[in-house]
Amino acid sequence: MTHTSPVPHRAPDAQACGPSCCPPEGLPQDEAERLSGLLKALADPVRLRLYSRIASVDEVCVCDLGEVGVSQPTVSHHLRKLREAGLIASERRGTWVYYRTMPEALAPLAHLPHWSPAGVS
Amino acid sequence: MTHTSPVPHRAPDAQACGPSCCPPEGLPQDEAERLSGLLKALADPVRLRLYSRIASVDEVCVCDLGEVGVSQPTVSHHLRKLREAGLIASERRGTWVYYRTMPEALAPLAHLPHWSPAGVS
DNA sequence: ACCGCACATCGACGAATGTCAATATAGACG
DNA sequence: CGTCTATATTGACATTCGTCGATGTGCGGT
Repeated sequence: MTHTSPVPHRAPDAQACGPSCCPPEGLPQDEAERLSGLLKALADPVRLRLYSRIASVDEVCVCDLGEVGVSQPTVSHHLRKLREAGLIASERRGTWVYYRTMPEALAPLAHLPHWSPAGVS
Repeated sequence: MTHTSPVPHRAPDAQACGPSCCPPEGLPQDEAERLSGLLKALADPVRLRLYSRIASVDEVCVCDLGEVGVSQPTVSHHLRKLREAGLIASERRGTWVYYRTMPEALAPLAHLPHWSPAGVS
């Protein structure tokens, strides 16, 4: 639509309000929804610390994930969020549960800097 | 600490619960806090669409950002969040306000895949 | 069978977030 | 100055989120 008025009311000396010939396209709704889901899963300090610790080694037992400053149920809650986002996977071995990262899940984030026409400077 | 008990109570045949010699390090608290702030700023479908549209061209007038499905105050609100995160910058020229991206702001995200010892596969 | 430990789920609660209508601010133009 | 237009701010509201204590579940050891 560009502005509200039907006539092109542009300032005389100021440059026009964007070339209405090519309104910016951007992400489609559904893609934005999926990407934001992935970002939401990472957008928490506790989850970032948990994820980075899991990623720092091949496999981590939950019992080695207790030094992030929150209670055990909260750790479990965050691990579930990460798992639901496909960022990590869990496997039970005996009494303990081991977590590992799914690095491919981060792939969509790599596209992000390439939205700019010049890429990241 | 690794587990709760002082003695190394390991399962006989199951492998030990992580090598307590090297507990995973992960991100420090303050770094996790800053990164999560950046991710939170992007972790919304509307903001992703706004950001991608701003990034798709050099400069965008707010008046060309109205087709994301929310009201004008809401657009303004999301633009503010993106600006506060340092992801975009605004400049007023006459009646209109123009937004552009700050691509360097995305740099911290590039480190993310490198947390894994093997990097992204 | 029982108990203990590791981890997950539930229920509740306060805090943060996304949204809009209403209103305010700032510039252009007469 | 007064009015119109573009954008920002405010205030209210519903929803989501992070957190914890209590409780449930699965497994090993005695």
